[in-house]
Amino acid sequence: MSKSGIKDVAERAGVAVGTVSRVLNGHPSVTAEVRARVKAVIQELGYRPDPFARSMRSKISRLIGIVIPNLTNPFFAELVQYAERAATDHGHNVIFMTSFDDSAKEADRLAQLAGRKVDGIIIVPSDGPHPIKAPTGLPLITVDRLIADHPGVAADHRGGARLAVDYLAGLGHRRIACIAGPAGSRPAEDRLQGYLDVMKTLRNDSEPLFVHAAFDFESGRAAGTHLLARPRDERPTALFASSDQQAIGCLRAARDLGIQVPAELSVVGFDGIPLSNLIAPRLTTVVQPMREIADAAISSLLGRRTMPPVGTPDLFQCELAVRESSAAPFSEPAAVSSV
Amino acid sequence: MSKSGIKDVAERAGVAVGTVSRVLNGHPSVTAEVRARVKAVIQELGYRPDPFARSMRSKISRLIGIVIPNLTNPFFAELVQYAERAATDHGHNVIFMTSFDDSAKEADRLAQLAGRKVDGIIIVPSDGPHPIKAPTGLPLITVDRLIADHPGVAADHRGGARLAVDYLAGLGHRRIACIAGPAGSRPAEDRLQGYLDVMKTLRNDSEPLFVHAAFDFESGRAAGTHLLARPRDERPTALFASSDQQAIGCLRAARDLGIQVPAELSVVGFDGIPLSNLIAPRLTTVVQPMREIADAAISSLLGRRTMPPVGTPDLFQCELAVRESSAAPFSEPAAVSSV
DNA sequence: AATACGCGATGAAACGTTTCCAAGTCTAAA
DNA sequence: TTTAGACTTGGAAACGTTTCATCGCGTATT
Repeated sequence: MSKSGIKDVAERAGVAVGTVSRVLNGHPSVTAEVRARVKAVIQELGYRPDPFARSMRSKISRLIGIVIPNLTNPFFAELVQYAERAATDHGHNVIFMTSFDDSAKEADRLAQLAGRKVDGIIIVPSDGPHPIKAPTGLPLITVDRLIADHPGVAADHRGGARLAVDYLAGLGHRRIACIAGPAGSRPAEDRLQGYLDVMKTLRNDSEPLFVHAAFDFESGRAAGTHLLARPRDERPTALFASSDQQAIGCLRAARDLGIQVPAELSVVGFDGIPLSNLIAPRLTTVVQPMREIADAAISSLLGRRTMPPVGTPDLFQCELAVRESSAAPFSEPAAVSSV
Repeated sequence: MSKSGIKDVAERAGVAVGTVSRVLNGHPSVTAEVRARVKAVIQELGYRPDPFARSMRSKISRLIGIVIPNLTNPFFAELVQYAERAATDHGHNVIFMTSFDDSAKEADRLAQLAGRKVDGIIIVPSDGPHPIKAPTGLPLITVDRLIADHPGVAADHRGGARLAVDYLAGLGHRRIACIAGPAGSRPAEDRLQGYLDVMKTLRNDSEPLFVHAAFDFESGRAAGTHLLARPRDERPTALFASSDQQAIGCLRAARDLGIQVPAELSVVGFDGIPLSNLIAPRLTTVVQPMREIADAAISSLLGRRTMPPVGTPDLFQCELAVRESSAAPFSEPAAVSSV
């Protein structure tokens, strides 16, 4: 039961090592009888091929790399979890790395992965001025934050944003503000476009009002405070945030300003992180199909799935989850509020 | 600049491959002059040793495995993030795996890691009836959920719980309830013990009241509802939850029952996940020193740190973060509350 | 009946390192 | 001056697989 090699198996089964190798790799040209015998011996000896020796010769590692900006963002955590699951289902293992949104670190991580000879890389590129990544030759797929000239899979951010703003408009809201993501971030721009798309159709009654902010909670809170700190009859009655974290920050800002949600203000987020459904009030949000996105990314990497041509990224439709943080606008407050 | 091997380096530098290898591994017996020359050539050629070939021969992989129940729990996400950071600082990469709290899957993951010949494993064992893990021979260290006969590093759960309950008692609370973690979970039991330790010192005025519940939000909510749904003068005035997620669930339960926090009820959580500081009201909680715990785990694995003997796990002190969800008990409500 | 062919299996080379052993060189001690 | 010893370096074996070029054998084709 101790460390047995392919040689031991071959000897015990009375065949050549090459033959054992072939049954190991499911090569067709081997008799059913021999295959059975070898497999029996493998079982009996508890033999496990050494992945290093195997990879050294064959140039395939059954390893895939995942690089994300950080794991603090629950959205990325979900992505990693699903991706790991999918990779495991395909018999691969995952090397996990964090770039901390620093493009120098990111480049280093990619180099390490290339050195490890992973079979593919999934990356959520760091934000900021994207220089082109340069992981030479091996399959790489971007997720969420798409980049020109690289295959990518993501949610349909623009369509998702439209879903949210259309919903708010349909509820009767006209002064709808938007907390956009950081300028220069692709998903941020797309979501902002979706917002603007809908606002354009409303242009007789209302005009767009938005500010840029990072995707995190604190930035959302600051932006929310900025947008909401004005006389009641000028204040937006609805607010579309580009991330759930921002939206939660807004909720906090509204609370601190004594603004009731959803009576005086509707808030809609984006992402659909688990947390969005846990807070009070439960957050109405655009949920991204993370599971499908992760599965698609893995399948594409592993070649089990035909990708659309480069430049035409795969988009996945989002769904709107209507919960407690949104309602029709009231000109009068819903009830007497406490101090 | 393309794929150059150690042979190319040797040839270009006019030395034997063995010498290059020695330079690579910082072996002492090589002249400064030769070392410099070889290093120059390595630089020039952009040579990177093939990790597979290297590992095959040397039996060290510079890979460490991390197995956690899931990544949805922000507490684990934080652990993974810090551990990856620490591993990277030590020149190692991380293979990430999820056990989904299923001991069969967990065993499978461990076997895979053993097969990959990782240099060490960090694991947060799945909950439930722990059969002993059996990853034969390679360094393994448990984190958070300690297990008999395995080295582990964790926060001082019991001490941390005492901190929280002492604080509540100091505030004047006497009817202090506890949402314990799942029965059988080591950290859960420890935290419950901490709670009981303090309650014992109060035994003339009050007696312990606790229920078991899973660590997640929904279980916390259910448990909270159970504990709080009773006449006001019998209802606990303070609640210590064994996780932040449970505590947040309690906050929700309190809100649904029309109970004001912190005026009518103080809530204290455990873990110190980032989220605890984002919700309204900000959660008073016992924060675990995740960074230090992760660093210690990695350092121990890599032998850079002497572990206490097995059976005497390393404990790290927690800190209490006093925030908005706790206050002294009032016999009368703080203000007129809204419906 | 003889030749060609396809299939299953063999044995050895190859992958890119590390490590062991021996050989060579230089310094210090006798 | 000779010799022992320490230190560098070279050369080759070894690590555990995959893959490639053969080879033998039975079957189909002529």
